[in-house]
Amino acid sequence: MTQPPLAGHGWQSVRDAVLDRIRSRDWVPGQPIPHEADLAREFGCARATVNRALRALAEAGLIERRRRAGSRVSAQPVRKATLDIPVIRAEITGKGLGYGYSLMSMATATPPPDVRAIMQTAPDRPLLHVEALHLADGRPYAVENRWLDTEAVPEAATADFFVQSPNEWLVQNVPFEGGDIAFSARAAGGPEASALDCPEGSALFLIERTTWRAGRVLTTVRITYAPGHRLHTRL
Amino acid sequence: MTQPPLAGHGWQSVRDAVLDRIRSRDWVPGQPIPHEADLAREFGCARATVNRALRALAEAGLIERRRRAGSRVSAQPVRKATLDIPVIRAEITGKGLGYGYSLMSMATATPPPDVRAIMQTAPDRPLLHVEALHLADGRPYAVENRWLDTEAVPEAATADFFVQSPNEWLVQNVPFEGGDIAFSARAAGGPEASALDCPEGSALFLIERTTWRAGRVLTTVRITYAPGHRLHTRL
DNA sequence: AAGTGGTCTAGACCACTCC
DNA sequence: GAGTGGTCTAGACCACTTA
Repeated sequence: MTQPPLAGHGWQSVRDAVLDRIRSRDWVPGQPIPHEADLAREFGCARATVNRALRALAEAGLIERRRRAGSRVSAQPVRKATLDIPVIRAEITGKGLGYGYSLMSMATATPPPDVRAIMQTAPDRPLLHVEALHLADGRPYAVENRWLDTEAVPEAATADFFVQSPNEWLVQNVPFEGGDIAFSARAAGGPEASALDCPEGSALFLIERTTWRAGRVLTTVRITYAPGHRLHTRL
Repeated sequence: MTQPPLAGHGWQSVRDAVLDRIRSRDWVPGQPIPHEADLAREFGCARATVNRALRALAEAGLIERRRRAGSRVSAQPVRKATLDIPVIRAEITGKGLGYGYSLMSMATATPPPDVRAIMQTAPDRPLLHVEALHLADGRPYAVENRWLDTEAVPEAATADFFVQSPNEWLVQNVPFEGGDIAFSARAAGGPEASALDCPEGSALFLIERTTWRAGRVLTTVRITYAPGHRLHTRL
């Protein structure tokens, strides 16, 4: 018994047809599925169309593809969740809240060892250190704690962090090539607690991000959110 | 001055060439870039190749594409981070650590209101509640706190959660259509604190996930990690 | 060595959207 | 209505991998 040719048109139909067979255990995890050419014949479409469909499934982590070996259903599908990392201002206004910003401190200083290791700078080289508060409807939303290599980012001389957050300024003015992102939890220390107006020791969600360009680390930032913050997405 | 035709071959070269022009501010945020046909002519390739390159950039959030309107550089690029959500066992063995599993409790019970709202079940309908501990090299790694709708997942009758975690069993046996994921932080309550062997009130990182199939919620789970856990990815 | 997915091409038609 | 991206096709060559 063969399925009806296609539910609709286009590569999405091929993707859905393949998905159905995976879900129905017609094709089982760990086992190979037919070659692109076979599927193209079966579905009555060009191989490129099948390729497009299978590529989508592979990107979603549902099948694994290897040259010469063919495609197989993932034994242990590694779900890939895509997180949108917007500028904090957009994150707040996107919720329909009023955005506020306040610079807490800005100074040139030699960073602590952990930051120095991340920034890959010489032991005594000073960096720009900025602490800023983002507010939603006037209430503390997140603290931005950033170290910036002004040698690697000479444009920074033109920025005014009193009126615009480093977060926003960097996104708009400093293209970067790559970065590192980590999510974790940490108990509120004294400074964060007072800035975010929460008890010391509160469990806070935080994002740490390091970005680079031309093999050089530009900046590293720790964004600590007020209690209760959730980062949400769909599968 | 026009750039040299192409740095290499293939759609990635086109993507990189476009990327360079965005980074160099040759094409500025908010402004349109040339049409696919123009770029194809300029790069001396087929339009499909340009399409492939631009699609990749659009998926990365660097440009926005709209029919008839053309493509433009994103004004406020929303970076998209892709997180791999592996089975916990794979997460642990992937770090080179030994995996251990222990069922803490399993019972049929009526869920609290918040869970009931998530599961979309009738007020008095009982669900299967499972609490389990995942260990890495014998040390507590994460607590899995799960509610499962055994009506929506009849296959569950065949599972033995004494030997295999619900997490792993579900991934291998229950295909789902969609889900919801949220990341946040929370202070350790009594049960988690003792299970994870950490002080009560510790800041813990947690992942909440709800999955469904055919418009029906299958399961919701809260995975609470031991202190210090970081979820990491690259941009 | 051979088979598989990865990609390119040239042309075509279509869907959507903005004017 | 017209212009743009979205997609399909049929054929081809290539890169990689594994048998």
